[in-house]
Amino acid sequence: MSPTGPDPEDLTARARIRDAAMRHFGEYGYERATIRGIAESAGVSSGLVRHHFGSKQALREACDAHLIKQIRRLNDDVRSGRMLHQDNPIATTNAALGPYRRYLAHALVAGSAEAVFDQLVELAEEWFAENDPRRPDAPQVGRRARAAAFTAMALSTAVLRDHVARAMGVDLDTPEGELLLARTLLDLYSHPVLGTDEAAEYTAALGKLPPGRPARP
Amino acid sequence: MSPTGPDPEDLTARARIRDAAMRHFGEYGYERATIRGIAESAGVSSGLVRHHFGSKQALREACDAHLIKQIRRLNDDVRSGRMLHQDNPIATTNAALGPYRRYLAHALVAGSAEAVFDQLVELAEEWFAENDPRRPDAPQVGRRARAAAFTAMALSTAVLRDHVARAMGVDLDTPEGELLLARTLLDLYSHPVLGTDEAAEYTAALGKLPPGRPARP
DNA sequence: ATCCAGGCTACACAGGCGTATAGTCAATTG
DNA sequence: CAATTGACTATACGCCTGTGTAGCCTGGAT
Repeated sequence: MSPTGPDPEDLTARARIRDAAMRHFGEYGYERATIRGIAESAGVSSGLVRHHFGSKQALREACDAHLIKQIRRLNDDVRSGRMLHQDNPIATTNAALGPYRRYLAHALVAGSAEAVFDQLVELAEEWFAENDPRRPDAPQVGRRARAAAFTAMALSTAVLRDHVARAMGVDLDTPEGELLLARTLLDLYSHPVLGTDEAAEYTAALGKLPPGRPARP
Repeated sequence: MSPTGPDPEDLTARARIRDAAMRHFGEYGYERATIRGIAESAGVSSGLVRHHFGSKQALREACDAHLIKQIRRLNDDVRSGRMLHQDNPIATTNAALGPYRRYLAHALVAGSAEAVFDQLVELAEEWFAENDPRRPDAPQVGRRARAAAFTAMALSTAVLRDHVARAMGVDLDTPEGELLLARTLLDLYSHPVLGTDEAAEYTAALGKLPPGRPARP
C-alpha cells in the first residue's frame, strides 16, 4: 500500500500535518499528543494546524478518514483479486496496516475508527463465504459473528504488538521478528486449539447453565 | 471474581478510591480521567487521593498492582485444577477479567500492565504444554511464541469488545450476547482457518522473499 | 500597478489539570 | 491529660493545553 504513491494533494503542508498527527496520535495517544508537538514535527506553526483543520478533534477525524481511505484501497485490491492467492489475508492486512498500526491501535481502543473495523469485518466475511464450503461441518454461528470475532483476533497482534514482542523475546520490527510472528500465526491458524468434540461439549454446557458469570463464595 | 469478597483492607476510603480509579481509567482512559473526578466518585476530596497514593501515576501503578493480584488469583485457581475441565480457559479468563476489562484494555494498549500480559502468556504456555501431545504434527515454532500470539488473540475480544459487539449487532453485556460470543469463539477455536497444506505453502513462501516492508519515498 | 484570498506566523487568553500547602478532627499512645 | 499520628478537607499555585485573534507575506487575477 505504501508504494502506491502519495495522493495528489500530498506533499502540502496540510498533508505533512496530517502525517505528523498520525505519528503523534499513534505514538502518544490522542490526549498526550499536542497540537504544538504535531506542528513542530510537521515544521509549521501551531496556528497553521488550526487554520487547516479547525480543531484537534477535527484533526483526529481527518486522520481517521485518511486511514479509512487506505483501508478501502486495500479492500479494493483484495476484491479485485490482485493478491488473492499470493498472500494470505492476515499477512496482507498486517503489512498494509504497518505504517498506521500504532494509530489504528489507539483509535480502536478509544472507540474511534469504527469504519475501519467494520471494513475489515466485511473483508473477513467475504473470506469466510469463500472458505466455508471446505468445512466438514456446518458453522455453529452466523458468518457475520465469526467475521467480527476473527477480525478482532487478526488485529490483536497489531494492537498488542509491544506485548507480543516482549513475550516472544524478539523485536518485531526486524525481519527475523516479522518472520517468527508470521510463522507463529500460520501455525496457530492452521491448528485448532480445541477438538470438535471438546468444543461441542463446551457448547452444550453453555446452553445449559445461564451464561451469567458464576458466583463464587 | 467480584463476589470473591473484598480484601480485608477493602471498604476503606483507600480501596474506594482505587476502585473508582479503575472505573474511571477504564472508562475514560488514563489521560482523560481526572483526580477530581475519581475523588468525587469515591466520595472523598481530591486531596485524599494524593494523601493515599502520592500522585496520579502512583495511583495508576496501584491499580495495575491490584489487577495483577486478581490475575494471579485466577492463575492459582487454574493451576490448582479447580476448574480444569469445567470451563475452557478462554471463557474462564474472560469471565474473571470482566469487571476490569476496560481498565485492562486501556492499560495494555498504553503499554502498561506488562505483568498481566506475561502472566496470561504463562497460563497459555502451560495450556499448550498440556495439549501439544494431541497434535498430529510437530509445532513449527516454539511454545512461548505461540503462547504470546494466542494470548493476544484471546484478549482481542476483550480489548476490542465494543467493536465486536457492534459488528455482531448484539449487546455483549446481555446473556444472549455473551452466549453468542462464547459459541462464536468455540466455533473459531475448533476450526482452523487455514489447511495444513495452505499453511505449509505460505510458510515456505515466507522463507523465500525478504519480509521487510517496501520502502516509501 | 493594485488588490486580495489564503497559507502562514506570533501572541494572548481562559480553563482545567496535577500538585503543593496549611489546617481540622478523631483516634491512639505515653 | 498532653502529644502525636494519620485520615481528610479546603484552597491556592503554576503549568500546559486548546483555542482565539490580529497581522504578515506571497502569488495570481484584474
